[in-house]
Amino acid sequence: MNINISDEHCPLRRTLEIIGGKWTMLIIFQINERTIRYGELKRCIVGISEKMLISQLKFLCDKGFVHKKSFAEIPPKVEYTLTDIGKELLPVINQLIQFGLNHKF
Amino acid sequence: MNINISDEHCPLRRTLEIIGGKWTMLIIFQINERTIRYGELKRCIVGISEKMLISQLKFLCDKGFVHKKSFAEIPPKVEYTLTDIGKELLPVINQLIQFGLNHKF
DNA sequence: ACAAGTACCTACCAAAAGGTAGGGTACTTA
DNA sequence: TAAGTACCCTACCTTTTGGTAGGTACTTGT
Repeated sequence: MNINISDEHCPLRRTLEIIGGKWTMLIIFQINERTIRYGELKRCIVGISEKMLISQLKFLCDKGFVHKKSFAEIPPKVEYTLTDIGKELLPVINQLIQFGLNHKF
Repeated sequence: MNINISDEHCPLRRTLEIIGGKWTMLIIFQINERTIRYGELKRCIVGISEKMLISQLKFLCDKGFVHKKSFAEIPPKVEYTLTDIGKELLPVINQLIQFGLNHKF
C-alpha cells in the first residue's frame, strides 16, 4: 500500500470519524459475538455514563454497526447485537488489545 | 479471547488512551516505514495545525513510538522515523484503512 | 531590503466531547 | 407504601481538545 496524502477523504480519517470516540470501540468489543442487554452492557463498561452509552448505541445503530431489538415488555427489555459490518471491526480491536497486552507505556 | 469487564486497566482502554487522538494514527501512518522531515509530514497531513503536529510528535516520542533526529544545521532539519514499537501499529492501521475502503458510511 | 523557508514555542480562545443531575414510565418486590 | 428495576431523555455545566495568531533565529533567493 503506497502512502497518499491524507486529506478529508482518506479512508483512515473516515474510519476514525466513526470509531474514534472514547467509548465506541469499547462498546463494540463488549457486544462482540453475543446478544447483550442494555443493563448488562452498562455494567461491563466501567465508568461510562448512561447518556454516553445511549447516545453511542444510537449512533452505532444509525451507522449500521449495531442492531437493536426492543421487546414490548414491562419492565422494558432491549437487546443489542453487532451487525455483520460491526463484526468486521472485531479483528482490528483484538489487535489493539494485543498491542496493549504486549506493551506497558 | 474471552470478554472481561472493561475497567481502567483493560488493554483496549490503555491502547486507546495513547493512539485514540484525532491525529495520532494519521501521523504514525504517514511516517510509516520512511524517514520524513517535519515539513514534509505537515504537507502530507492536510489540515493539521503546527501546534497539533508538534505536540503529538513530542508525545509519540515520549511514549517511544517515534524517533526524532535533529541536525545542528541552519536552516533546521529534523527527521522522524517510527521505532520498532511504532511500526507494530502499522498493520492495525492498515486494517482500519481497509475497513474505510470497503464501506461508505 | 524584504519575503520565504525551516522547525519550533506560547498565549489565548472556540468548539466539541463528555459528565452530572434531574426527569419519566410501568411494573415488581419488600 | 416505598423502594427498586429497566431503558431511556433532557438541560446544564465542565473538561478536553484543537485552532489562531503571534513570536524566535538564521539563511537564501529576488
